[in-house]
Amino acid sequence: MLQIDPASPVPINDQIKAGLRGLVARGLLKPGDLAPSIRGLAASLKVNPNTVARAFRELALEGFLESRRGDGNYVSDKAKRQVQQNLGGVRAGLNEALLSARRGGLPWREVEALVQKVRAEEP
Amino acid sequence: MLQIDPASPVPINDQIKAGLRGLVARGLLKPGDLAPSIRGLAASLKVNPNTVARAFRELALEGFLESRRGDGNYVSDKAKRQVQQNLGGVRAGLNEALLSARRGGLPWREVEALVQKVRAEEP
DNA sequence: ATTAGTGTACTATAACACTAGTACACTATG
DNA sequence: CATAGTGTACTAGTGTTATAGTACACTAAT
Repeated sequence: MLQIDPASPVPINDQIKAGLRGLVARGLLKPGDLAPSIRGLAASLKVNPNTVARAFRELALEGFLESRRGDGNYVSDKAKRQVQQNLGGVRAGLNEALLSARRGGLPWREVEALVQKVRAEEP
Repeated sequence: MLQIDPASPVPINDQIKAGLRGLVARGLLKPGDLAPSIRGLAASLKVNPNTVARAFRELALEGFLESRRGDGNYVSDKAKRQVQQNLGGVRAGLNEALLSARRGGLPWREVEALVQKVRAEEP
């Protein structure tokens, strides 16, 4: 349901937060739905439960999740709206990636070609 | 001549290595050329000289640079070839960023718009 | 009431990236 | 030779990230 890259320099808890936001953005998780449990997600991702707990705690502080002790974490009603606002951050991330690719010497033709390829391969 | 993003989770020394490879990829630095000095580059990037020294040392180990103590770091003859192989990694990185942006819910027109914007703002 | 599953909280430890400071060796230049 | 600039090397310390272990509080199901 969710994937991370342990080798990435991006902190795992940040990847988890982005992943959950992405699930909502794609409609796989809706406001009112129960998010995966901390221990269960930690086991499936093979990371420490504290790392997942930290991501969930921060998402709860933002109002994205509603934690019910002994029950689980529920996607809040604001989540959908927050995901829209979060698009700015997503845009910033892609912006940085484009700059990095250019600094790395990837020609614009290759950039354009890659965009088309990814688009074509999408479901 | 070289740019980095101190706020990025990508280690600065990795950014410096990528930047130097990029300069060669773009033809701004050729085999035989003298690379920027460790202290000078550290000053212009506003990072610690040891951080730059580490990047240079690793590039020298890879055979990308040739260090001449008391003189400077020269771009090796193999550098050009190494950069070509490295482009695959750069492409893979951008590919992953595009997928992440899509998972984050960024529409295709926004992706296209961002590509054009970055391209337009480039020196 | 008991049990299993859940979230929460805290400390300690380790690894990594980076900073800071210092010292030394070498080369080019005058 | 003297100087300035260069690369190299080492130690110590800081902050971040993640892990490991433990304990506690609550809820749902039986």
